[in-house]
Amino acid sequence: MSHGVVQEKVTSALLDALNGARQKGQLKTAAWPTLSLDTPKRPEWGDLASTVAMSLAASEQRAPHDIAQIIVENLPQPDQLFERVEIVRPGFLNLTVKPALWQETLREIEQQSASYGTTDVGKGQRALVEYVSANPTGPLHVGHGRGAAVGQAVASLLTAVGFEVVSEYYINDAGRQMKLLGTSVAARYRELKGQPADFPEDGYHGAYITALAERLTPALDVEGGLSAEQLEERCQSLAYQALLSLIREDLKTFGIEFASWFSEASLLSSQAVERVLDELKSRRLVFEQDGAWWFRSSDFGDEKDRVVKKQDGEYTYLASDIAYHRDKLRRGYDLLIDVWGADHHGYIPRMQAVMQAYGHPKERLQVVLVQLVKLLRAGEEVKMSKRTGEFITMREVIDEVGADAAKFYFLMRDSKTHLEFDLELAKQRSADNPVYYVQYAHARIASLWRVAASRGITCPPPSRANLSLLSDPDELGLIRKLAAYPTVLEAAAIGYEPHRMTYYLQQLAALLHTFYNKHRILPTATDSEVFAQAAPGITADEGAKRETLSPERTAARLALMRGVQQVIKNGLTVLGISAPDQM
RNA sequence: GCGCCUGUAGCUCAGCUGGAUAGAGCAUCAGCCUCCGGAGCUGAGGGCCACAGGUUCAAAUCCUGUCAGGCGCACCA
Repeated sequence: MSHGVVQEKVTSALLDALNGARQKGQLKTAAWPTLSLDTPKRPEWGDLASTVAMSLAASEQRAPHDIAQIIVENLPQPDQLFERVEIVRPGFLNLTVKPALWQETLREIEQQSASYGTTDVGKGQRALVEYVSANPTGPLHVGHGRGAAVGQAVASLLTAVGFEVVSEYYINDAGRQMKLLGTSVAARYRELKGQPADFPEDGYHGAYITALAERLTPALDVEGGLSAEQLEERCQSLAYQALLSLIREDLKTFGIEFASWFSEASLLSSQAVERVLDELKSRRLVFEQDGAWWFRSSDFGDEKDRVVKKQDGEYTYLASDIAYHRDKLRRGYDLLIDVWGADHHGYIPRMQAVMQAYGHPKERLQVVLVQLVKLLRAGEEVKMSKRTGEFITMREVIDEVGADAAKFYFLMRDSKTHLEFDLELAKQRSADNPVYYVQYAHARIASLWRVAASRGITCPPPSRANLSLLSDPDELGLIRKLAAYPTVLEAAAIGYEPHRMTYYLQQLAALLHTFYNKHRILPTATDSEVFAQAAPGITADEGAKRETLSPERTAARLALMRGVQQVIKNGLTVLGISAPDQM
């Protein structure tokens, strides 16, 4: 439950230095800016860099360089933490951390294992993440798949940083679309029976409707027949049930389960919508005009007021949504997160208005927008048409490329930007495919344990290995990456940006593969005599592959590998992706 | 017309919320397996960060304007 030993010790040292300087009267700023540590782009600039001195320049009215100097002078016991402390140009504070401190990260990872990286910034606040929420009028398509992957990832990221999270699916099981589903199925049924059927103009044209009608035929063939109304009603409820369970199944095969399914119809049948509108009416936030009822959303920054009850007496979608979000607030959530398709962005101001109407800051509702997925097959766009009902379902994608690959691809890019998803690429088992690249890194390490076991090489836990042997730049580079994990996780969670995780994992995997290729971890079989002599040290140089390994070094490197494996596993797990030991 | 999002290498995209000389993958070219999984690795070329102003010690990042693309602007959901 921390940002890692290195991060913590270094930031607290900086903080001590700042406070110490203030006590001595060397600095006067009342509130320090947040002390974030950057990892510099170039190795000469140290392991970690701080820009505090420069950001304090204004409030201190001094040159950044002088401020940096003061900070450095006030660092408590710098020799214990730092190899080198440098002040560069405008006022960068470049810190080179002692290898011993970096190496502690491996013990930390070992100790915390699956919880390494988690923090408690959420402080146990309750969050409700609502996602997918597709109308139960057809199978989920690719776009829903991305929404599902993002929603699940956001939910589990928030859990990882200390929120208490519930994920929920809102079922639009009321209103016109459901009715239309019923008439569409009924029309197909009549066609199957050779009866006259005029298919509704704006009905659901997909082939799945016909298939559904066929499947439901036994339940619809009633002796004496049904009235048109009865038939449509029956079609609606049967089709609804069938489609909802299809959706649940599809989500399940995608590895996604919701803690809660919330029905729109229940809001209507319990009069919740009515009550909420009456309540708002008494507060003059809903008013009557032109025979309709309007929500005064413009009071809260929306561009205009919105109808909640139409002239014909029907409620609009917004009415249920107000009641629904009111219900979410009632249930005591501190943070509401809605994952929506980007085409609904215009809806955000009015929903934030709802928050404010109930006395909450509009930030209490956070909307994560998910842009369209452009499906490709070997570079060619796969066309989809909503009108003809021809679209690629989420299920088809999962069946073709697998749940892991699909999720990783859905999460690779910032959710608010368009995503190109090439089915052929996602299926490839090569370096071109980032999913396998990352999973392979994990599997590769797993295979080390197998080989070690078969050769009778014992792997002591990191706590008993001599980690000080991990002083090579490649080794320390790997450790630094591992140490950055908690920070990446937190940034991804706080910003609702799972793609930061996929990026991080790719980078970590790249470092691992490079390391693996360049250095040996286990002694070669033919090296066993050399190994038996326990030749001290290594002969590295340009023939890195010829470096000989002492048992201690092997143990240390295995400890490093254990850390890498754990972090990859943790990262993939947060994203809902498996970390296989064999591929 | 108004609003939101996007514009970074030939292509697909990152860029840690204002930091240092701009970063990956693909594609292209040149290399690496007697050995822990080649589903891997190394190297090279490739940039006016759409454009123009502004803010400051510092701008791909913030502000304004322009251009281009996407999406919204219902008493539909």
